[in-house]
Amino acid sequence: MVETGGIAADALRSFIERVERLEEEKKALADDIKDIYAESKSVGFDVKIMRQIIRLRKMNEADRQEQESFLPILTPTLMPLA
Amino acid sequence: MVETGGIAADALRSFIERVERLEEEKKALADDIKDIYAESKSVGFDVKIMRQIIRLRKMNEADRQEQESFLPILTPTLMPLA
Amino acid sequence: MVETGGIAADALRSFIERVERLEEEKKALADDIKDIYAESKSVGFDVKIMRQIIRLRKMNEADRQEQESFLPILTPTLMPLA
Amino acid sequence: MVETGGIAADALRSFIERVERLEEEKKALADDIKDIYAESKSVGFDVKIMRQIIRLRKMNEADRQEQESFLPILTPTLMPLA
DNA sequence: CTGCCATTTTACCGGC
DNA sequence: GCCGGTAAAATGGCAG
Repeated sequence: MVETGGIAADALRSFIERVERLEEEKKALADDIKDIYAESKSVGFDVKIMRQIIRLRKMNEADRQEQESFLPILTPTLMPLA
Repeated sequence: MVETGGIAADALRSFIERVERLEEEKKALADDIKDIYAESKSVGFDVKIMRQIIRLRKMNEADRQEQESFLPILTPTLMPLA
Repeated sequence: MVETGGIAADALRSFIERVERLEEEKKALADDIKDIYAESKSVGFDVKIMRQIIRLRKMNEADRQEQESFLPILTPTLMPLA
Repeated sequence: MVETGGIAADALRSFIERVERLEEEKKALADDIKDIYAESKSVGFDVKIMRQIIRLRKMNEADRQEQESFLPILTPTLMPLA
């Protein structure tokens, strides 16, 4: 049987704790985002549509990056937002 | 017709940009996590098992917190139920 | 061009109808569950707490099954990690 | 303090077990549905699109039922399936 | 009507 | 490069 209390276990523990730490931060950000959506909604915006806009902008962004290899700067910095 | 270039549009734009900013940060963290897994793997750990460990620890953590929080009377008498 | 009214379309139709049938049954069960909660409430039980109990029991069940299934060596030595 | 081992607790236990039983059946159906999608996919259908079709048909169904109060039988029994 | 929770859908990641 | 499975996002539904 391997020595489970040895160097390898320490390294494993370290990796796992680093991951867990980062996942906590990630969750905090996710919560922040939820808060923003909640606030947006409370001010009368339609969250579902906001998500759609963001999705579209992300896609456009991806497109743009792919096209920049070919094209000069034609696309505006910010999509007009409806 | 409402003025679509007015205050509301500005607020919407602001909310959306805040969300997008946070999502970028979130993605950065996700990438960091991926890096850790990659490194772990390169040192011989089984990524799949690492994920399982983390999942288990998260579940245990959640259990504990929820158990402690309340249902202090009902839980012990009812839980076995077998 | 493929023959859209042919074998493939029949198979697709069949799959879809099977899914729809099962979803109807599923919905019926969901309704039954709703009825039970309604009855419970009418007899004085707190539905929210009932749901919590059920959730806890499901989590415990899941934990137990996953714990038993394996990681028999790693878990005890690593889990505390405190 | 209430008698936690008394009649009320029995009733609660009964309700909870009934719910749990039904939820098991519901889960079984959900698994069956997943199986069908898996099989569909293995035969070359696009699951994502199948879901869309089913969603549309459900919406049409809802529409139809709402309109039947006004209209005679004009809508066909089965939407053509693409 | 609002917030919460369950379910469902989508996206991702590692393995083959 | 696909596939299976797991985690995250999103939608829908229910209780208050």
